[in-house]
Amino acid sequence: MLEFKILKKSKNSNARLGVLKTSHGVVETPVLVTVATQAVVKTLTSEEVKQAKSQLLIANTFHLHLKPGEKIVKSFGGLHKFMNWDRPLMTDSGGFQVFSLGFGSDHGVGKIFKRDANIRPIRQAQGRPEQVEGRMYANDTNKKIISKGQQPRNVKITSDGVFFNSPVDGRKIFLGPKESMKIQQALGADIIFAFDECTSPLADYEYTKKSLVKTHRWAKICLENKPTKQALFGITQGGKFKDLRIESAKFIGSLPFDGFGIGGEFGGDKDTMIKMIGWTIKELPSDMPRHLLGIGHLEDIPKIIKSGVDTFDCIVPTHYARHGYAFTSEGRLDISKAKFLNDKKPLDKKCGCFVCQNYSRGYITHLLKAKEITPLKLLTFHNLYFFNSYIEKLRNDIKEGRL
RNA sequence: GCGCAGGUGGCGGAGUGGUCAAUCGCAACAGACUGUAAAUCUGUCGCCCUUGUGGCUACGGGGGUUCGAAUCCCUCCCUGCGCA
Repeated sequence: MLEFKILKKSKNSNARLGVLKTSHGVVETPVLVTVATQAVVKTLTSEEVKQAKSQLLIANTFHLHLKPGEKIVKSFGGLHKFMNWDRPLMTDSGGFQVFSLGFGSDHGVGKIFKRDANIRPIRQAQGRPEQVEGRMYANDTNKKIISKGQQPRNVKITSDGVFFNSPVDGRKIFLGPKESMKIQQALGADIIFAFDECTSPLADYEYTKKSLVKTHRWAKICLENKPTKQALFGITQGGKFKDLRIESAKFIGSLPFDGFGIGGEFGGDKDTMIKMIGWTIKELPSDMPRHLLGIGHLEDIPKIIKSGVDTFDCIVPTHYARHGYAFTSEGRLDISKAKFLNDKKPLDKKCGCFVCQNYSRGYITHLLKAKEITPLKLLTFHNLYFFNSYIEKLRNDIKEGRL
C-alpha cells in the first residue's frame, strides 16, 4: 500500500519534501518519474536505470495491453518481475492515448500549445504517413476548434470509454475505466491511475466541460473497481479554463483516491502552465501526493516543484537522448552536430555519471553520425543521471530552505 | 595501343536540342518533439543583393553545328571495364 509523509514544507513556496512509501520501497519526493512505457526505459537495462538514480518508473496500460497483453505480464508475476525492477512502479491508465491517437494525431498538436509550432501534416493514428489532406498551423485555432460532439477520426469516444483500432494488428479494442483498472491490476504496479480523457488544446469550453463530466464519472467507476493492493490516483482535467480546472480539482480531490494526477493541456506558455497547476493544486487535499502528468523540461522543474508537485513524469531526458541531445550544466547540447567531433571533453565535466567519466563528446558524436545504437544508450543514461541529480539538489534546496 | 561505357551541385544520381539553377536521395546546416516510435516533421542547402513571380554563373577543357546545346559533331584530358 501507499503511505505519503511530508517531511518539510517550504516557507518560500508551495514546495514540499516528502517520502512515498510503497511495498517496493521508498521514494524521496519531489521526484521525476522515469518513463518506461513498454516496460523498459528505452535502451537501458533495469540495473542501469537504478545506477542512473531513478527511484520510480511509469509504464503504460495502453501499450502493454496491446503488447504483450497483461495476461503475459501477469504470468511472469507482474511488471516488477517481468522487467526485473524491484523498486516502486506506476502505470498510466491509457487515457492519454485517447488524446494522442485521436485529436492530437488529427491536428498535429501536443498538450502544450506552441504559438510558433511548425506546420505539421495531418497524420494517421498508427504513425504511418497518410495522404496530406491539408496543412495547418497549430495556432490556427479559429479554423480547428474542437467543439461539443466532435469525434477524432481514428478513435470513438463514448460515455463508457473509447473504441479504437489497435495500432498493432488493427483489431477493434475498447478501453474504459473498468477495463483500465482490470489491466492495471494484472500489471501490478504500486500506483495506478484513473482512466481519463485528456482534452486537446483545441477543445473549446463546451467540449471540455462535457469531457470533464465524463472524466469525473470514469473516476468514480475506477474507484468502484479499484484493485485492493494498489494505490489509485485520480486525474484532474479542465483544460485551459480556470473554472473547469477548479471544478475538476474539487471534485476529484473529494474522492477517496490515494493521490492525484494533474492532467490535460497546459496552455501555450510556461507561465500559463504554472498558473493552471496552481489553480488545481490549491483545491487538492494538502497532505496527499500530487503527480503532474507528462511535464518536465529542465526549466519547468523548479517551477512545478515550487507549485507543490510531488511527482512528475516526463519523456524529455530519455526521448531527447535518442534524438542526440545531452542535457548538461552548459545547457542542452545537440551532440549530433559535427562541431563536437573534435571535442575531447565529456558531455558534462561536472557530471559524475559513468558516461562522463569514460566517454568524450567527439566519440558519441561519431557514433551518432555512424547511426550506431550505443550512443542512444550513453545519452539516455547521462540525461537520466543528470535530471535525477538535478532534482536531488532541488530536494536538498527544499531541505535547506532555499526553494 | 585498340574497343566499349562514362565524366552534371560536397557525394550518389535524374535530365538526351528549347520554362534547366537543374527532379530526387544522401550528407551538411538551422529548428521542432513534455502521461515517449531510435519513427517523424519544418526550414536552408551554386553565388550576389534592395530576399523577389530579383540578378548572375553552371553540366570535364577547347572548338564547331544551330535561332537555341548538359543534350548533336570534332578534338584533347580524365575515370571504369574488356582485349592486347
